[in-house]
Amino acid sequence: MASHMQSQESRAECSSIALLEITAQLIRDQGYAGTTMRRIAEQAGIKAASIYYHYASKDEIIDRVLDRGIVESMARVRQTMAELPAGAPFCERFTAAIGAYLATVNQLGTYFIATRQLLNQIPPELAERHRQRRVELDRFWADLLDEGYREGAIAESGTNGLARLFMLGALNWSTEWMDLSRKSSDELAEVAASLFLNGIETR
Amino acid sequence: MASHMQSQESRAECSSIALLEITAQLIRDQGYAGTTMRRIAEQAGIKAASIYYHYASKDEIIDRVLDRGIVESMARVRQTMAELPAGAPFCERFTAAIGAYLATVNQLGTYFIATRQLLNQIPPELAERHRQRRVELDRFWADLLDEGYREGAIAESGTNGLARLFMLGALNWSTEWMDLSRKSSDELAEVAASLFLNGIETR
DNA sequence: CCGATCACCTAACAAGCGTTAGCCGAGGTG
DNA sequence: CACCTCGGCTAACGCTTGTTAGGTGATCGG
Repeated sequence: MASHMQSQESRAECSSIALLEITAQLIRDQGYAGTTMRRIAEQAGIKAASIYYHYASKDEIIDRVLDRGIVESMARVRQTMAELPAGAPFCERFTAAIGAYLATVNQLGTYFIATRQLLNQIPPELAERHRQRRVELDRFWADLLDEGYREGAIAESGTNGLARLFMLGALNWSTEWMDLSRKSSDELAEVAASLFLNGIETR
Repeated sequence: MASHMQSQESRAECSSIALLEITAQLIRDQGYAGTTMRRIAEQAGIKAASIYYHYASKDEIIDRVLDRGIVESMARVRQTMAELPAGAPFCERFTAAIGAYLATVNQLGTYFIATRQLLNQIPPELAERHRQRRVELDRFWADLLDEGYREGAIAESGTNGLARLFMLGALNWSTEWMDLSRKSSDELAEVAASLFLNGIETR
């Protein structure tokens, strides 16, 4: 996946999906404008013009990256939730969701750290579609918290929406420092869930 | 500060500091590569070449923006802390610090959202200096939390460092959604502090 | 064996980038 | 009045950007 793949086999076989993965890395590390066709190509071991065989434009790649990232992330989180035992308590479901989210955001989901910054740069109608994906994601967490409230596990307050924003922010920002080789996403999820549920104050 | 200032008075009088403020906005919204000299100039109502009267290069502006942002932010947070009554309890100091930090990060401090992304793009030795500023910031919060622990206000755990990362992330990410015209930074600080201190779980 | 298709290539384009050189009018100072 | 500095200006440079046109060799179905 690194470079010079055509030296061994004559077919370079740089798949379209590999290009997405490379692009996702670059977006995360260099931003939208810093993610150039030539840099993507270089990472893939091909030339910039060759990318146009796979994708029609830079914007199409970006679009695919954002879409795939957030869709796949949500899918994995939902799947993790579905695999939990039937009557699992809120605390457990909450922690599992955080773990799955941290994992996807950081390994595969290095993809879709689609910040306002990125949304400001991509074409408007493309941005609009992605903005809606983000609303879906937010709704997932809102629903989860709502279940917790109905179970009586967590306190509801008028500021619940704000608290959710802070919590999601904490998880999203983790891409800035997370190193999965030191702590697994599940270990980190324990810490985050404990922080969000109990706080740091002594009882 | 917007544009066409030379129409009224003959002197355009676009101060160096105004350029920093404009650049800070652009960095936040467009990233490093997206922040072009021509765009900075356009926002300032002057031409790109004129910027070189104030600053030697694009990198010098970026440097100044990052430096000024984080230094001023820390200064304001520390000042806010200093203005608290002498024996203020940890809870109050914690909330005040969060409020000051949220305010500077979002209004003036729109400046220094210097993410790993930005640090990857600016020249290495400039990045190194800024990385150290970030360490200072982290230490401030570590010290604050340590005081709280010694007061017995908060629980210490081996994962305190991780919890701190999550908390700071929550505050930093707020630039993505915060709208100070809806809620003041102090109101938001109440929510964040309550979340961090008590969590959302019912007692 | 032959054409087609695939997956890449080279070369070039216009536009935009940071930056430099040199110019100009307004305002203050001798 | 002459002079100088200030804060801008225009024009251009070499380079990089996204993108297009057209070519090339390997693989494969008939």
